[in-house]
Amino acid sequence: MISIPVLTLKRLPQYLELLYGFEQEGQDTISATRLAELTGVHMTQVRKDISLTGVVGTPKVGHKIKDLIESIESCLNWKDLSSAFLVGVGRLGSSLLGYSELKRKGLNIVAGFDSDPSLAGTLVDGVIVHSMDKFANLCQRMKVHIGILTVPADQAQSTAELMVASGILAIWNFTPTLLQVDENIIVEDVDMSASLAVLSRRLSEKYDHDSKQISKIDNYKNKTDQEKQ
Amino acid sequence: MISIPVLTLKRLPQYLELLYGFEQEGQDTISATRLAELTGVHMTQVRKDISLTGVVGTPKVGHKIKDLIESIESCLNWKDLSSAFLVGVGRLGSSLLGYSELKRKGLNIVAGFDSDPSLAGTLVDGVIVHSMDKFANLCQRMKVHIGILTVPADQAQSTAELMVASGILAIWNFTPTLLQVDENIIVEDVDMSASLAVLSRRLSEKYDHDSKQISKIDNYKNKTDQEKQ
DNA sequence: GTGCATTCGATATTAAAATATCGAAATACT
DNA sequence: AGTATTTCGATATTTTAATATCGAATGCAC
Repeated sequence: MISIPVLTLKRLPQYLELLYGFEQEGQDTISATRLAELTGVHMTQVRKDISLTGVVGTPKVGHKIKDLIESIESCLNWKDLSSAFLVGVGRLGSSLLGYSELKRKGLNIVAGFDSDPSLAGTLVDGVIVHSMDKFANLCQRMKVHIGILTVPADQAQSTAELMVASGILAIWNFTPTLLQVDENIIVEDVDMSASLAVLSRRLSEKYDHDSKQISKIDNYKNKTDQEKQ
Repeated sequence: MISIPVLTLKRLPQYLELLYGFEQEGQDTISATRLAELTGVHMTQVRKDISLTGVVGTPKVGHKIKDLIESIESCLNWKDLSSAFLVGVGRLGSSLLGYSELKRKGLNIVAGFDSDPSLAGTLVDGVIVHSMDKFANLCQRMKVHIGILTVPADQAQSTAELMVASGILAIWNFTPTLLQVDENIIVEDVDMSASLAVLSRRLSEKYDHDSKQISKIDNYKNKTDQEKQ
């Protein structure tokens, strides 16, 4: 199985999102050119990305939306459900348990786990919550290989170690902690801090505020508003 | 102000996370070499990243941890607080309201907004929640320029438009929707789908399952376990 | 103090990603 | 039917990011 570049993988769900919309609107085909316009990705890049999923289009027409969806979904292995355990049923954790879109993206959270014993046995959005000491056993018995990590930062590393010891092969890490695990464990960070870093810096770069941020930004805003008129 | 590459910006919070840890342990200095070991980033890359923040180290010793933290934080503009409004006080939204770490990352959520009128006037983690119709007015009066978008997907685009019309300059977007807004509005996506896409694909690539996923993975697991012994 | 090991930081090389170019195929228009 | 236009998809170029190399500076051991 060929290795698809990370950056391509990260763009594929963007295309999918648009394609679902077009499908609902009853559209039948879409061109890479149009996808490029809507995503801001260069059109040759869109073509490359699409060709990596293995689908072919027809000149002058574009791609059949159904085929494209099918191709991207199967490329991402979103067509059949993988079971996952979620550890840390706080607000972030439980918002994931209630996020039904995950099932459309190949992820089936079959149980939650939390160190708070009062949660044990309860249902959160229809998902059973167990105490932590059940994790290893259930993980092996149910052959679950994906772990979702939504615990507080100070428990992240130890929980990750428990996961790996229990047979988890891939960790979807929502904590800011840099996990130190065996190198053939797949760790994928949902890195809020990274995203915030980009936002903060871009804002600084654009409005170049040294001390009186707000007023400078407001001046800028007024100026550009005037220019528009 | 120089433009720092996105990929560097995304690595900086990782370094910070480690540095906070070292600081607490009472360490005084750290080498780029050591940071490279811990993050998996190449050591010359770490040096480049660090030099972009404008700090200099001393040969044989490394960098003073205090200086490095200071330098990265000010580079990301995390040293002084920026006010932000959050729209969509669901579980994801309220988990952000309760996430005190954001203040350490320069972000001060001063109010929440929700279309559910029963939430108006309530406090969530000490943050006041308003009804949506107050947004534009408060945004202008309080000169808030950062909007956090945690609404359901079908309200994402319209909410973003309201934000922009109200004077928001940067949107931190937690929805899977590709926002279509004026090009000089900064949009930064926290892209869960992108991250899941990478995880799913990497898992597929590694265990190359065509039909009987689980058993194949388990076979692989057993095999590698045996190899280790 | 002198030599040695370590680390910085600048420059050079390599690798990868993004963009541009171009021919071929398919449809629509004349 | 023939031509023009759009779009695909392959190849080539450019740009950017990652890695390697190397000299200089610093501290430590002797």
